Amino acid sequence: MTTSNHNHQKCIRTALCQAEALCKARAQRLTPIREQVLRSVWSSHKAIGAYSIIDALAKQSSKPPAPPTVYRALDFLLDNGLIHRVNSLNAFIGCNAPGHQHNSQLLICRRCSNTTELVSEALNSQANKAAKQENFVLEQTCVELTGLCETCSREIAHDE
Amino acid sequence: MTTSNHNHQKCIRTALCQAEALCKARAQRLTPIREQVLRSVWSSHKAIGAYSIIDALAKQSSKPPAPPTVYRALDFLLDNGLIHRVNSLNAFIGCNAPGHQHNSQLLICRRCSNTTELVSEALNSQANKAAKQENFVLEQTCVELTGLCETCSREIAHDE
DNA sequence: CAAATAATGCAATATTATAACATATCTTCT
DNA sequence: AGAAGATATGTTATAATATTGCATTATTTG
Ligand SMILES: [Zn+2]
Ligand SMILES: [Zn+2]
Ligand SMILES: [Zn+2]
Ligand SMILES: [Zn+2]
Repeated sequence: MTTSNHNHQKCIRTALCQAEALCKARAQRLTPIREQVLRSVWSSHKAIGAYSIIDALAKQSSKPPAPPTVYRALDFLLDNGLIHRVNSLNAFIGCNAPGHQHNSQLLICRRCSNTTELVSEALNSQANKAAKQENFVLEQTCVELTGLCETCSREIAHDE
Repeated sequence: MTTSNHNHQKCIRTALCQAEALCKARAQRLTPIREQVLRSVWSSHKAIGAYSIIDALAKQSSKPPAPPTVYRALDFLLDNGLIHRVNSLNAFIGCNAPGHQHNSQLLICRRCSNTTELVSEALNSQANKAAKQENFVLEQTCVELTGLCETCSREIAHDE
């Protein structure tokens, strides 16, 4: 899942295709700015902050977009389930399975910052169960697991 | 768990006693500022932001503490497991069971803001399992469940 | 007591996010 | 096509959250 050991262009193409298809199906407009922001988010598998997106877009045009421009695009992408917000980092990551509405379950490597999306139905159902036991009406679950990805844990072990 | 239907003074006393005992046992210093910040965090069962803590402390002394003062106290309390950070709100909440080192599992009511700490071993073990399947070395888990608490869901149902 | 360590005070600044209002673009309907 | 309404973007300013760096004070240790 590092950006180096796989064809990341393919990740980007897939994400954009899916986004286009989903927006079309829902009569939502994937405008140029929204697409550029989505592209920035998908520029790697690391979560990216809003202001890093601004910096990235600045390099592609004469003037950097103002914060509201980017935040509005991010809101659109969040609303349409195309990206997730990584709360523990105040940052954003592309969604692996847009369309299938789901809650975000993320593995975040503290060393290389790569962020992987999990889809654990068991984890999800335990969250539901726990909420139910407290008579809590669950609307949104956020699971963020931080630690070391496989690659990094091996590299650290090797260094010592 | 609303602040109204229970003796919250008792919650505060308990939290402070536990904090004092834990710090003593670990040879950590629960200084006046740290204690005041802990008290502010425990002023209710709602998560509180750092700047609200500053405001609260301002009322108790002539000058409001500077941000670093409060953030350092918060860091100390976090390090010692006396409070949790609520990532989805950029805010802080007192820990119900300090001492028992554990990850934070929170139920956050979007209406009344009350935040309850869960201790679901099943949820925890599913998180561990999911991480293990990806060969991820899990260090920290953050589970934040947002929705409506029992009280609020009843009140909303009643209003309609 | 002196030295070392830990905690706090303080000023400036960095980072993340939103409010308010003007303008432009797209859609829909006639 | 043209007008009306809805949606999206531009722009400026500002709010809210968090950290850096350095001086000072308090506490612990030897
Ligand atoms: Zn990729
Ligand atoms: Zn890694
Ligand atoms: Zn209470
Ligand atoms: Zn509530």
